[in-house]
Amino acid sequence: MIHPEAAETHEAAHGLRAEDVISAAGTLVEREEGTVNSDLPTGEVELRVSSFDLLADADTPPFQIDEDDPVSEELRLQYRYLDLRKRPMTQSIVLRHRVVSAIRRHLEAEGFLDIETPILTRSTPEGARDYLVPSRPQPGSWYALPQSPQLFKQLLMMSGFERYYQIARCFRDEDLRADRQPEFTQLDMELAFVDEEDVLATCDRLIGQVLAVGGIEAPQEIERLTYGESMLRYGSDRPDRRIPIEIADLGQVFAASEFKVFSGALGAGEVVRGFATSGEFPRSRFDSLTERARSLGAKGLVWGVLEPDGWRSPVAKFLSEEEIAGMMAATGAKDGDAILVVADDAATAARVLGELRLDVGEPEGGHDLVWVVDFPMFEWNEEGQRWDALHHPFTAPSGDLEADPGTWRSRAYDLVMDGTEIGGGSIRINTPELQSKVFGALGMSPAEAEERFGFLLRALRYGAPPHGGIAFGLDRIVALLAGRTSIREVIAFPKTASGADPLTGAPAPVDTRQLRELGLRIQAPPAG
RNA sequence: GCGGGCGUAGCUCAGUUGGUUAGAGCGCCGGCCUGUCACGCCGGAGGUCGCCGGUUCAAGUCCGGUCGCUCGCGCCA
Repeated sequence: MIHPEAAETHEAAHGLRAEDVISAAGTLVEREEGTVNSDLPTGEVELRVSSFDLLADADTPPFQIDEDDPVSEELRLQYRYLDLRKRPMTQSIVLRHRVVSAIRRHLEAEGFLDIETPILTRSTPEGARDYLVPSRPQPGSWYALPQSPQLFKQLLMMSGFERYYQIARCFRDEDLRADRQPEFTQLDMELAFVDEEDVLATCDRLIGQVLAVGGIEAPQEIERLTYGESMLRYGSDRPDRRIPIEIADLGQVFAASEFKVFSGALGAGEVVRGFATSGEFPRSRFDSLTERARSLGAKGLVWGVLEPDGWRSPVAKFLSEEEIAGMMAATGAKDGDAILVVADDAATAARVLGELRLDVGEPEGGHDLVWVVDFPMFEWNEEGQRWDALHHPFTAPSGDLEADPGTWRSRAYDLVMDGTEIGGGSIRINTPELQSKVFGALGMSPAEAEERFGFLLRALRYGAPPHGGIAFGLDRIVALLAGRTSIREVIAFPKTASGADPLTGAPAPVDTRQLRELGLRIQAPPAG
């Protein structure tokens, strides 16, 4: 507040514009009656300015900073330093700091050491596409940016650092999404001489502290669900259990059904599963759900509604009273509910019903945390005609390792919050024999394994403690706590969906001189 | 790589079955007002309708292509 009596100062203040930077001197006084504004944090007082200096004047900003009008994201990113001045962004970044700070405090109190690992490392061509960095002294050779510190943290366990953590930047050159950036941050942890129980208990304590920062109370012990049960009941390995719909297996109900679509599928070793849901279900909605089911790979979708005068469904005449009653009992359907049923192979039925469940259901309040455990070790890669590791090839398998690799289980665990995977880890392999066996199961020859991972196999030969750990997606956790759907909202300087940074203009071409030093030449991209 | 949505003033948007001079709110500039804190009043400037091409007497509007942003699929051990 500048009093008009301070004529000169008052006059000069007319030249001030939005976002100018000033220093002001004056007297802080209580506001006069009638001018108090309790909506403002400083609404009780005002600064009676006697003089001020203009420290830096500001151009008119490209968008208004004190308004909550939406602004296109590209413009926000181009002027990110202005965007970050806006209250919601400032709050996101502060929240992120508080989460990181809570993590460090908690883990250090539990004896974890923060140890850095290389950013310039070796490409391990499994998994995601690597970002590559050319070597100048060795033209033709390349570093890769780490997809995660996985192997280094395991080596640290072998070095005797029994509890490691790092807030680690990771890089994956894959197409982006709202929850995926080319570089992202993991809370990376690893512990020696532990089993699943130790790691999960450690994480339960940590997560309690982390969520508390966002005012969310986590259970002392987070519930666990096996992969198999999760796929059956929720049709997903990252279930959002806030949606009050569960998929039921209807194999018993239709084992001897007249309806050939069901009995035929069951006879062929497939499954019949479905769920009940309430809501408005005009015919057109079933048509679009059927279309959706087909686009997800289902052969079809059987539906029906339990109306007061009976069972309304295109297949009504094929189903017996007992079957309808059995279906109601299994799915928990009430009068007026719709039931959706898929008959297909187990994987397709799970996937389709899982998606439909998300389409049809509404999450109910609060938050949901669950550990998904007991994953299969491998999944069949149809294209490559081989087994791929579901988690990663350093995960310890369990089950009968003499049997078909398709039957192996893995000692892996994922933490799922509100239908988003926020962390995943495993107990690792700690002997070279088992590690070689897993590489073999993945179709890697001993020579190939030696070429790619020789350094790991060698390290394992010098006595590696049993160890295991986990990595949490820090960006995703902070986004959840901030109530944002995109992790870009909790990263100070994120990139667009094409991996560009409109602020700096990265990525950008470089001087031919730079390329020459690296022994590189740009080839015209293939035409077309 | 594929599919959906979007692209018009500095910002956020409207723009009819193709039709004359492309509008609004906010911001900006000038003036007035001066107990305001989303001040108020008066006036004004400001447009490559993303870009290229086509159809048409006529294109912001229709068609083809392309670029960018965004959401999703594939991909992401």
